[in-house]
Amino acid sequence: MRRLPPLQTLHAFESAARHSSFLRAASELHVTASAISHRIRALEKFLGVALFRRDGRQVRLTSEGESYLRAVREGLALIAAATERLHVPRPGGVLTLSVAPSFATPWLAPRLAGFQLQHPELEVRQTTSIELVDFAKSDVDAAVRYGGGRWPGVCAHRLFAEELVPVASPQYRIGRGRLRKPEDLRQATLLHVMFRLGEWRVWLKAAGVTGIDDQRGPKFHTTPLALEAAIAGHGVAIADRALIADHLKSKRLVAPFDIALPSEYAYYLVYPEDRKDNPNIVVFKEWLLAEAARPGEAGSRDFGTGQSN
DNA sequence: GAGCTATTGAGGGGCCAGTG
DNA sequence: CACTGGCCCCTCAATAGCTC
Repeated sequence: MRRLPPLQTLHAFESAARHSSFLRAASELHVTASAISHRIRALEKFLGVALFRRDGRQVRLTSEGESYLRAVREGLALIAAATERLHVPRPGGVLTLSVAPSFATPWLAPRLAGFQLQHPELEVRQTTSIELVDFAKSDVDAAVRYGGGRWPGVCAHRLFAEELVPVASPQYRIGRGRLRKPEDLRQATLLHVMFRLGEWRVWLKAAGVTGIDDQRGPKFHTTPLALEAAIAGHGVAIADRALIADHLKSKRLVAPFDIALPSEYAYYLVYPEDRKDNPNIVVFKEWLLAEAARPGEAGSRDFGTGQSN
């Protein structure tokens, strides 16, 4: 069995030698100078050698101390390097997300349970907001945002681009008939989302439909509210095909026309550049990009380049 | 003499192995 | 499982020695 002194006596010795002061070593190691003195004494007793020469209120290394310091530093550096190699940051704790309502309710919420099953050690807290989050002033770790993908100071990963399609309840009727062609929208109630009021105008223009007041109809604060109104049969909403895939699959909504309007904007996962190695963000990013790229998801049709800015 | 720093001894809290 | 005693290491307070 090798004779090894207690590790903390070596730590105290290295610090006191580096500072040539017990007091500064104590401050560095968050103990009192008395504790440092005790540790050094214990080490000297253990070794049977004086490591410091006490000159009044100054301490200086003896020649034995100098030589021992070199070996101790080498040893501590080896331990530190080995520890660093073994220390793999692991996810855990809380991950706070800020998500656009149009993304949160129809797309993210049904899938998030799968992520929690994979990572029970991580508690995901989700808030919805249509405002751009200020990472510096909030406790939000990451966000899903809709836009052009160029925001300063953040990493942005494109999830999928939008394809806008009109949707309605399968039971929705105009007069006595069903929606069959875009021109039928002249008799339909158009449902709008407040902060995306231009979408109907752009879609109608792309579909070549004229003579419709594209501003008429009820306005809703968020996309999920407009979709709920559509499901309830109150009119025709316009939404991203990927985000309503579950509604289309379950036939709560139908897309009566085969015209999808590609958008220059897309949904992005964004987070501050200085948090790109945060293990919580890393695992969530990997999961989210994989979900967006799954066959049948929007990502399979137009999965982004994963670019970051 | 004041201020700073190291030393010393007392006392206390936490940990752990041994014991009933 | 709870208790006990020993050990370790810390802080605190007093003291000593040095410098300005």
